[in-house]
Amino acid sequence: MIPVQLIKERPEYVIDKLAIKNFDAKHLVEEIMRLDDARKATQKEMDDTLADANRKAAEIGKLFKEGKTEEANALRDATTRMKASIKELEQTLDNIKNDLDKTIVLLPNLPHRSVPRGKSAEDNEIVFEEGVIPALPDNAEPHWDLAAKYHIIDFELGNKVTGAGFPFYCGKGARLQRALINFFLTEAGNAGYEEYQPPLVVNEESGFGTGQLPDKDGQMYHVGIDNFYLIPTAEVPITNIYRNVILKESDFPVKNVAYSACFRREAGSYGKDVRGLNRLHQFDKVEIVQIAHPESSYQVLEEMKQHVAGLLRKLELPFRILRLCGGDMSFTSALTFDFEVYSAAQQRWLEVSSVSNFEDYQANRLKCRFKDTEGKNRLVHTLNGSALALPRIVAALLENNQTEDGIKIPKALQPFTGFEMI
RNA sequence: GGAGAGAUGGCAGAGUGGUCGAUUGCGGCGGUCUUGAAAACCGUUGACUGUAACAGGUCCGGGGGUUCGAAUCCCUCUCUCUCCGCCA
Repeated sequence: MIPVQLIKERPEYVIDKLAIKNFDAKHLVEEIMRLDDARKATQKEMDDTLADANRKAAEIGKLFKEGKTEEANALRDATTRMKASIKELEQTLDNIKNDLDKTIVLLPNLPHRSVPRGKSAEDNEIVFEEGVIPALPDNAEPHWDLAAKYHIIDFELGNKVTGAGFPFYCGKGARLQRALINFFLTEAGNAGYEEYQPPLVVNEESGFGTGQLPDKDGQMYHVGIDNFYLIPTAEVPITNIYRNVILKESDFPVKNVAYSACFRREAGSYGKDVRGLNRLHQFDKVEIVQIAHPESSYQVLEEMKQHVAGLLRKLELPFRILRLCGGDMSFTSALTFDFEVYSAAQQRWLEVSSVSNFEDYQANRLKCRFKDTEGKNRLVHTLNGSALALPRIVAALLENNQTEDGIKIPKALQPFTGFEMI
């Protein structure tokens, strides 16, 4: 959430910035300012009343000790009457705070100044492109056919045992998964990331912490009996490590990496775009997360971008980087770069990574702060990115590297797979 | 899953209704001594919020209640430990 302070100090700026995301914030901003004024006034009144009551209670204690029972009793009657109004003020304050919270989360994050205006994915800006798109023979096959031909991914078996979007990986397919995970984790470790293996289910509080709840409730699998949610990404448990935490400046940079299975209901997306590995309910992903000092978060974003580019380079996949436009960015992001690899048989670009700086938007919700050199608590900046998500990487590897003799494994991956061809 | 015990400041550990936001020890910080360090000694040291600064407010696992007044009494939830059961 956007800090209230910023909204109150620069309401016009907030409204202008959100217009880039095609969001009309005028009424919400006015409402937030009104609610915060009311909050402050009520808080002040309650604090003053409490101060008075505290003083009187101490006085009563003293009078009883001195044996002045009559005076004490009189004062006690007076304070008894204060209780009702304190209770009422408390209730009012709670209501105002709730309204304020509910309203402020409706505002998306402000976009960074480099974010282009735009309505949809077509307006995204291609900022980088690298690699050669392989020329495949006419009889080149899409990955779902290759998967069946070499029996490395079994979608039908998944349908039988669980349902659509939960494939089995078999034989060399399974080993390829394990190799990719290991490769990505090893690369991240070499780049200074601390490895975590997080829980795959989280509680409600963590869901709120990273913003999946309440809006995306329907997109997560829910374990009703214990009120747990299956994580849609390792970002959720890893970022929630820092919920209600005050870091020291010397803790920066916090660099974490985690592999996890990810679970997404993907309600409402069907059709040819979701065929094969293009969209699954369960998939594997290695996620990098950084907690950064506000002054250096954009350097960190660049560093993360380079890390992801390095991975794709080593996998010898043609890729491009897009700067998302205001209309295509997520609600919580300030600046997002998408990575797409070219899947030669499908003849389309597939999104394999999304690297974002959330600035203090997530931190404000998480209450993750650091003590600066003057001893003041300030919000940290949070960043994360996929490094990388497996299914579409596998799709591109299968399609781009298909030959008459089988599928070639890129050199960098061979030490992890233990084989050169499928 | 059953029975019992517990949760207090960075850590350890007192505190069972009225100057308790909390004794004390360790740790941290500052100082004396020392060429320097250690030891010893002296001083200092919880967090959040709030204010221009003071003041004020909140916090003894979370939530609720009793009371003029709660770390302390009651209810409830969560977690930890011990014993039993089950078990990768």
